[in-house]
Amino acid sequence: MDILAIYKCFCDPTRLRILNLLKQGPLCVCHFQEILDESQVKMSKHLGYMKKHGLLESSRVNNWTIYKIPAKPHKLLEENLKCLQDCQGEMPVFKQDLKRHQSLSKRLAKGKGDCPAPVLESLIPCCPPASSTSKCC
Amino acid sequence: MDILAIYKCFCDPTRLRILNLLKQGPLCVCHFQEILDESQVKMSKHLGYMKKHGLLESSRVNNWTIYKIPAKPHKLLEENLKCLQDCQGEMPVFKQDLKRHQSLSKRLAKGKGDCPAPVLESLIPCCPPASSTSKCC
DNA sequence: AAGGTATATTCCTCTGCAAGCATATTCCTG
DNA sequence: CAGGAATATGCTTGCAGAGGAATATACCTT
Repeated sequence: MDILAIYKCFCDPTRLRILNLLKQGPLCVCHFQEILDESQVKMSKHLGYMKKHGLLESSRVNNWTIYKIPAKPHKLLEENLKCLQDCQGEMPVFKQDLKRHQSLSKRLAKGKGDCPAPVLESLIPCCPPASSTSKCC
Repeated sequence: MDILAIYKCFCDPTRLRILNLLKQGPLCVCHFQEILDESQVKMSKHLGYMKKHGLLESSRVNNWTIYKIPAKPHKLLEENLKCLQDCQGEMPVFKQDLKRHQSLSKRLAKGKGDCPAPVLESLIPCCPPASSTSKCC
């Protein structure tokens, strides 16, 4: 994997927002679309771009495509993901995205809306179904 | 300072080489030109680009322009400078540049070649003049 | 003042995307 | 099979920026 290619992936606000969200766990295209409030084409292209350069992995469940950060990401990606956390103040939109991510999680956990099982599984520990008595993060 | 602007600075091999060298201490344009074996215009433009975006500082001594990494760099720059160290394997040219940087240092420390005092001072602790008996790094 | 050295700027061309529109593909459901 | 949902791809336009050539600027030396 090319260092420059990795940095190029960091050079777009939409892609940074995607990475910021993926730190929470895998998501599929329609989720990004909803959370970032952007077009389907835009999302698909940016996700494809990052996958092409090795920053993301994808899997297909029915006709959903699930994107996630690889289990063993390149060191450069790993470090910069940490940095993004510290940059929340400089990218106010990050916070908003995380909020919307939580809302979506809750809604899906309650069974309102469709979602591929692997994504749902990763969302539920964060926001358990309404029936559960365990606390939400 | 803008996060995206910082990442854009990392998206060019020449600029990464410049940063890799500046970790050793301040340098002036002609040194980059010699070490990277690139044109004066190219060097000046890349250095100007990074300065414009706040990644570098410059000072003028006679008609030399000395560039350096700010004393308190943006966290993103700081972390990625560390990463560059780990990426030496993926950018073989980094190693070559550091070798040439040492050669240049030695030559200048011996008084062969002109150099603004502040740069020379930062080079000498790394590579003392020939008369000195202390070891070279 | 004249010439040399170090650096910056301007103009030009060329490439790499970002974004939008339309369309294709894949899979599911009735 | 028809239709719908989720996703991907092709085409086009526009802009940022990389690199080169020529030129400008600033400072030093003689």
